[in-house]
Amino acid sequence: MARARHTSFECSPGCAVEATLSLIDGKWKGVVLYHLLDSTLRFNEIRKKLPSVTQRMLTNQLRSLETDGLIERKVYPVIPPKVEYSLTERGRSLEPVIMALKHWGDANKELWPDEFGLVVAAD
Amino acid sequence: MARARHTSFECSPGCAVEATLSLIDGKWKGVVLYHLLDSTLRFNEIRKKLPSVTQRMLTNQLRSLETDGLIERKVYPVIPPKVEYSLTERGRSLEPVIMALKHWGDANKELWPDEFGLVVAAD
DNA sequence: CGGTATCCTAGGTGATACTG
DNA sequence: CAGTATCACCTAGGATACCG
Repeated sequence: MARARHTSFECSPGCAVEATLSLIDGKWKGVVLYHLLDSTLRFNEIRKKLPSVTQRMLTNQLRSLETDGLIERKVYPVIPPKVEYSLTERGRSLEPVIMALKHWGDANKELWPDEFGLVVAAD
Repeated sequence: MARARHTSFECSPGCAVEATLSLIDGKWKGVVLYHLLDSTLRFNEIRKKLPSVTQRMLTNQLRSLETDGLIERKVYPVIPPKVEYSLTERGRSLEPVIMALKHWGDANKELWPDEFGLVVAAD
């Protein structure tokens, strides 16, 4: 369908922010992209890096990233199955964004929400 | 409770990405922050910049941003009411992040999801 | 003007079990 | 190993109406 010629945007300029955000929200997309910056990874390799993600959710997020053209999924027809995920060029172009997010996060650890697994000293 | 001494983080490094993301997700937070980069704004001024946000949602997002220490809410006890929103220092420190999101979005308009109000040439 | 209060829905997320 | 399929929940988000 006619997604084709979006000749003009009535969006206020900030809309670009949301557009980008919409691609990397979802509970795990950010981290997945981050880890793929380093190297191509297999399904279970990604999984190991995300302690608490479920199989279903990881599959979901990966499919979504694939649909958005940010990652590529390469299936090797072997047994047992082997599937590799890597960044597309477009995905890699997000590197500055991902790194900006990471740097800010590192610089502001003190105020991370509780969910992010901080270990509180028992004593 | 003891949010106090998060002495260590077991999070894999990518966690910082999610932590930051968690502060600016929510359908309108990104744009709101973006617009506040320019200037302090009143409630309805922000609203005008977000064509389709509902009053309730905008209030929600603003409260959330305030709770996270990213914006400041200043109430003038006058009639009619006047409330101004501005970035805190911490909020402003997100500028590189916001701008990274915006730049990428601008550079990749072609593949914005449909929801972002693109106007397709009828012809 | 700048909000609450209430109600409602879609879909994002999780748990679990099964499969090629 | 890398997924589907189901079920079930819960919160983000929207519509609407009222308030100080």
